[in-house]
Amino acid sequence: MIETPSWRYTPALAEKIELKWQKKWAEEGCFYAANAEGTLTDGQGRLAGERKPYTVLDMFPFPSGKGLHVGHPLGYIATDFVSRFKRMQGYNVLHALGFDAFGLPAEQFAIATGQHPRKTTEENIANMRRQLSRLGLSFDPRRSFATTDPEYMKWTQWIFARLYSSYYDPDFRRPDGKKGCARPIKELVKEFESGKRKTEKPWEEMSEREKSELLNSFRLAYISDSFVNWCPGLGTVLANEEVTREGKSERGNWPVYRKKLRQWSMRITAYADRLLEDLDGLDWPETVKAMQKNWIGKCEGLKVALEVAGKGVEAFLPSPALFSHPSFLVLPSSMAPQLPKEWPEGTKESWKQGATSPRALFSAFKSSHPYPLAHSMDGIFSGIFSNVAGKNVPVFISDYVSEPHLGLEGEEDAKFARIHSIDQNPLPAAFDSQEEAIKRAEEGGLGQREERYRLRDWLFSRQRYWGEPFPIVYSEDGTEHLLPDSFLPVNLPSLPDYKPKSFDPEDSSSLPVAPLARNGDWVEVELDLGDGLKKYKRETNTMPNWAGSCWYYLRYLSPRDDNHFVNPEEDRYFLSPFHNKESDELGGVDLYVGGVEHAVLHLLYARFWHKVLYDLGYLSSREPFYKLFNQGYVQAYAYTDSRGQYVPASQVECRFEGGEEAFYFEGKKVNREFGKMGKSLKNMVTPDEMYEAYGADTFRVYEMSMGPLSESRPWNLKDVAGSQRFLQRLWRNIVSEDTGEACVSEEMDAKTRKLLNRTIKGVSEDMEEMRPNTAIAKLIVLNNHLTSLPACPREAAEGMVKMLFPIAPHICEELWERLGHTSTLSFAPWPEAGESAEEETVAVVQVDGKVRCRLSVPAGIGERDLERLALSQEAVKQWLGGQEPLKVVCKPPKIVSLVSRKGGKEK
RNA sequence: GCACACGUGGCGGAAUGGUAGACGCGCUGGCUUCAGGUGCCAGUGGCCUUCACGGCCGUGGGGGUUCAACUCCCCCCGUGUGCACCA
Repeated sequence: MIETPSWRYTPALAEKIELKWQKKWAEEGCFYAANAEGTLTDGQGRLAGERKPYTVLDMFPFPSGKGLHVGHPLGYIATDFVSRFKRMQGYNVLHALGFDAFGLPAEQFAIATGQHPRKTTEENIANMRRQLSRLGLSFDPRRSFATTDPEYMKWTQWIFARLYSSYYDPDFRRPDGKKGCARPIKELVKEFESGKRKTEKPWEEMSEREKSELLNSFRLAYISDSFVNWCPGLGTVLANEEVTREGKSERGNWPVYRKKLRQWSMRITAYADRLLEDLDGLDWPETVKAMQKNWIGKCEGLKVALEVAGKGVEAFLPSPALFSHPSFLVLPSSMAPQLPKEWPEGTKESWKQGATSPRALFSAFKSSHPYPLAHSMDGIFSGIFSNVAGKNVPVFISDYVSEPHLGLEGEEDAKFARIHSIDQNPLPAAFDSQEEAIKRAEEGGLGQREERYRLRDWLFSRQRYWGEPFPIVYSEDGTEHLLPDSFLPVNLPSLPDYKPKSFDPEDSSSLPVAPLARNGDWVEVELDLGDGLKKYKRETNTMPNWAGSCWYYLRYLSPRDDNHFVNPEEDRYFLSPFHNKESDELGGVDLYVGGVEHAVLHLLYARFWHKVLYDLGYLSSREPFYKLFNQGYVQAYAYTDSRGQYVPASQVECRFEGGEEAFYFEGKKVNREFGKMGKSLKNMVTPDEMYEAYGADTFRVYEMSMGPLSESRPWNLKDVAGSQRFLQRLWRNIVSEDTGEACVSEEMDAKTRKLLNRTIKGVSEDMEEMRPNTAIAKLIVLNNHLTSLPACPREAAEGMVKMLFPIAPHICEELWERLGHTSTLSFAPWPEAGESAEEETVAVVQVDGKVRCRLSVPAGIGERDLERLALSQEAVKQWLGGQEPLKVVCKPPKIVSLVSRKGGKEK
C-alpha cells in the first residue's frame, strides 16, 4: 500500500490552510477599506496616502431560512476576485456585505416557525455569515449591517422624511446645471405665501386641511386614496409588481382584489425623463437598459371613450394591446358567471352552466364555441374570440381586469365596459404592425392617438409588521404630521400577535388591518411637535422592503456615522465622478454584480432615491451604480425514473454506452433533465458539502471556471475534480509533498519566460474584463508547462501564485509564505509582463482560403520578406500549380493568403 | 404575435473577420500498484487513406459579402428570456 505523502494537497490540508489564513486576515484587518477621514481607517496605514478608491458591490442579500446552495455564492466569488485583483493593482477597495432583513418572507418564515421575526432573522443572518465566511471572501467586516438595525432604520426613515418634505420643480436648476430639481417643500410654501405661485383659492384663506391636501399633491412622498391590490389571504396589500399576471399574489398564490385605500406613494413619475436619459451614460448590459427603457418609456396608444354601466369614461389603450386585440370587451373575472346574461343574443347554455371560475369558463367556452379562437394567452385565463354572435367582438376574460383606467372601480359599478364604436365599426382582427393597428383605429374614429409614460407612481405602504414604521403621526382632525428628525428612529412596538390579519382568501369585501394598530399604547401618543403637547395617532402602515435596499450601498461608506446617513466626505471620496475617470460625469459604485431579476424594480427605485438625494445636495453623483454586471445562474441536472419521479441526483451513476452518456439510479436507467437547484428536484448541493469534500479554494476555482460569468450553466459535480487536480499540481510544482518545503529553481529558461509573459498579459486582460474562466485556462496551461520542468523556476512560481490569488486566495497565501515571504499577498503588486528576448512566431500560408503551410518566422518580419518566404515554399508552389498567384494578402507576422488562378476569384 | 439573446465534439466550454475545438470533464492506451483509487505519461471532432506523410468534410439549415466567416448581412428552423390581462 502506497501512503499518501504527508504534504499532499488534500481536502484536509486545504481546510487547515484555509482556516489558518481566514483567521490571519481577520486578525490583521486585511480587508479594511480606509475612509477618507474620520473613524474607519485600515488600521495598518497600508492604504493611507494617494490610493484611488474602488467600490465593489453585491446585490443586497436576503437571509433566507433555507440556507445557501452552491448557486448563491457565484456572484460573491466574482466580486471577491475583482476586489482582490483591484487591491493588487493599488486601489483602496471598498467591499462590504449587509443584509436586507425586512419583508414578507422573513415575516412568513417567522410565523411558520412560531418565533419573532427579529429572532429568526438574526439566526438566518448568522447562518448565512457562517456559510459565506468559509469561502474566504474579502469583505470589510466593520461595514456590515442589517436593514432591521435601529440605527439603519433611523436613516431609512430620515430619507423618507426628506422625500416627504420635498417636491419636484421642473424649472429649477439642479447642481449639474440642468432644469428640473427636487427642492424643499418649504420653498414651495414660500411661493404660495408670497403669491409668486398662484393657487385656486388664495393661500391665506385655505384651511390647514386644504393646505395639507394641496401640498400633498406636490410632495415626492405623498398620501392619497389609491387603488391597491388587496390580498385577503395574506392580509396585506401588494404592489402591482408583486401580483402575478394571473392576478394572484406572487408569494402564496392567493386571489387579489382591487380596493381603494389611503396609501403612501412615491412620485417616481416626476423623474421619468431623467431616469431614461441617464441610462445612456451607464456601463450596463444593453438588455437591462432596454428593460428599463421599456418600463419607463413612452408608449403610444389610443385615448378612447368607453361606456361603463351607462356612464361615459375615458381610457387609454396602449398600442400593443390594440394591435393584438383590435376591438374588445373587458370583463372582470368576478363577473364571469354572469357573462351569459349580459351577452347579446345569448350565444350557448352548455358553457354558462357551472362555469364559476375564469379557468372553467374559459375551457367551457373554448369547447363549445363554434368559432375559431383568434388568440389565447397562457391558454387559460384570457382569450379573444372573433365573430361572436355574427359580430367581430373579441372577449377578454381575466382575473385581473378591474382596471381603474377602464372605469371599473369596484364590483358594484362593474357591469361591463365596451368600446363605443364596436357595433358600427368593427375592426379587422389582425394587423401587420402596431403602427397599422393604431392608424386604422384612429381613422375608424375609435379614439385619438396619444403618448403616455407607463411608469406609474410607486406604492409605498404595506399593512405588515416586519417593515420600517413611517415617521408620521396624525392629529385629531386627520391631518398628517412629519415627526422631527430628533424623534427617529420610530421603532416597531412589541405585539402579542404580529401576524397580519388575514381573511378568507375569497372574501373580497374584507379590508386590510395593519398589525401595528393592535398596540394601542404605541398608536396613541402625546407629543410636542413644537406647538405644545398634543394627542396624535401614529401611522400604522410600514414601508416595503425596497426601502432598505434603496440606499444600503451608501451606508457601507460610513456605517456608524450618527450624524449623517452617509458622510459627505466619504461620498465624495468613494462615489463622486471626479475620483473615477471611467464613470465620467455620473459617478456611483464602480461595479455592481447581481442577478438580472432586479433589472427593473430595485434598480429603478434606487436610481430614483439617489437622484432625489443628489438634487437635495446630499450626494455628489447622479447615478448609484456606474457599471452593472449580471451573473448567470447555477442550474443543475435532475433525474427522473420511468414513473417520472425525481431521484437523488447525487446517487445517479453515469455510464458510457456506445460513445454516449447514460444514467443509472439503483441499476435502473433514468432520464436527465435540467432545472433549478432545489429540494423538489432532489439536486441541491450546498457549499458546506463542497468545503468538506474539496475545500473552499477548489470550490472557488470550479465556480469561476465553469463558463462565462454572465451565462447560466449547469452544476456538474464530477467536473470539480479538474479544479482540484489543478491546485494539487500547482502545490506539487512549488512544494515538496514529502517535506512541505518549497523546492524551486532560481533559474528560468527562455521558453518558460516567454510563456510566463504571455500568461501575465492574457490573465491581466481576462481579469479586467471579468472572464475568470479563460484566465484560469491560461493559468492551467502555464502550470502544466511548469509540471514538465525538472524544477519550477521561482519567478514563474511567484507570478503564478500572484495571478491565481484573487480566485484561490488561501492556497496562494500559503505558497507565498512557503516561498519565503512574510507579508500577505493581498497588497502585492499585480505582475507585469516583461519583454521576451526571443521573438519567433508561427505564420500561416493559405491558398484559396485553406491552410497549406506553417512557417516559423521572426515576430518582426516585414511584409515583403514574409511574402517571399511563403512563395518560396515547395508545398505552396504545388498548391498554386506552378503559376503566379492571382492575388496576395500579407498580414505579417501571422498570415499570408494567396489566390490561385484555378480556384480563386479576384476583384 | 412583438422584442432581445443564444445555437460549436460524448459533456461544460474556447476562438468576435486571420491555424475551429484552448482549458476542464469523460473516454482509450501505457507507467506506478497485490488490487482499487490517487498520481504520472501519451492519445482523443468525423470520414478516407496510411507504417507514416497526407487528403476531404465539419460551428442548427439555406443563401450572400470577403483573399479569408463560428464571427458580418438576409431568410428559415430550434431554444431561452422579456412584453401582453397592470400602463
